[in-house]
Amino acid sequence: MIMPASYKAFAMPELPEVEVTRLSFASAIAGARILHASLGKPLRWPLGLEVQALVGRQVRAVRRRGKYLLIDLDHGLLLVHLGMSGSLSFGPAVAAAGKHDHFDLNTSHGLLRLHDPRRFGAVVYAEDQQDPRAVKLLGHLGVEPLEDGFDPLVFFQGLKKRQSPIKQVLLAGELVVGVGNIYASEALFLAGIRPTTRAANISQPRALRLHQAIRQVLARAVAQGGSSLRDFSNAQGQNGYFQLEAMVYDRAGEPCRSCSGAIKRLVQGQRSTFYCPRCQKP
DNA sequence: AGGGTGACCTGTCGGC
DNA sequence: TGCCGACAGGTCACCC
Repeated sequence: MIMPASYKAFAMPELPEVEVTRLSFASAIAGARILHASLGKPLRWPLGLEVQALVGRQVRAVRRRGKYLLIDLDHGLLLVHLGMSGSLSFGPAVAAAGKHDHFDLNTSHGLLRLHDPRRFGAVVYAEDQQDPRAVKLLGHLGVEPLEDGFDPLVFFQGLKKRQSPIKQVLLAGELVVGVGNIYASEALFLAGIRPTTRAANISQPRALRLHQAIRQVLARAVAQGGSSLRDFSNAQGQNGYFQLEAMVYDRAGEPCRSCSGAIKRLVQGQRSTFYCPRCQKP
């Protein structure tokens, strides 16, 4: 895989954006030695280790679990979450840290930098994945939607036990991880299911359709993120590539791309939800 | 135990 | 132009 010398990852951190970010620097940073590390303003949680203690360690690999990136070191690992506004860049260390750059990992292969204006993101150190600090963040997470473990029937059975609206069950991430506010609306549109429908009331055929829709919408976004990344030499690529073809997200009042009826917005759990009343049945 | 709410923090946008 | 409220891609801690 050919990587541009320097790039900025997308700041729209649902699973696809996190995965695209991972793919963009994982191979480039593998094997790098940490030369210097520094923190800016406090993030959501403390690192849990004197930051200088990272110096001299080696980066082995970068994995992803849900919306967390796991940076494996030769000793311990870093759990990186992008929160609502975080993005990672990796490349030659050109500029000094800016106002919203809150974590720098300067390595023999380049500088990994976390930029996060709202600071809902985090970098947490753990000795291993059994470390209580890692378990607290990862332990309750549901299955990975793009892996074989995401079984349609198990998904259906999980839905049957939940009384909450399906939109909120998806966002909770306990059945399946990685579906954020945008893709939850999009997947429910594809499946023709009203976001307010109680999860337990969804029939098996509709649950299977939703299972497919989740995979489809996430896989497509990863693929498109990847293709956007290729010509990332112009920084324009940062603009929300997914929204160019969102079916419902952020389209309140606009015509449904399928039936031309007006897209509606509602609020569930203090988050915006968008749906087509005609195409999506309760 | 599941389900609902508040909290964290900064930036941007629209209305008056 | 300035001020103010609403809203933004997440999720944990806390209540009942």
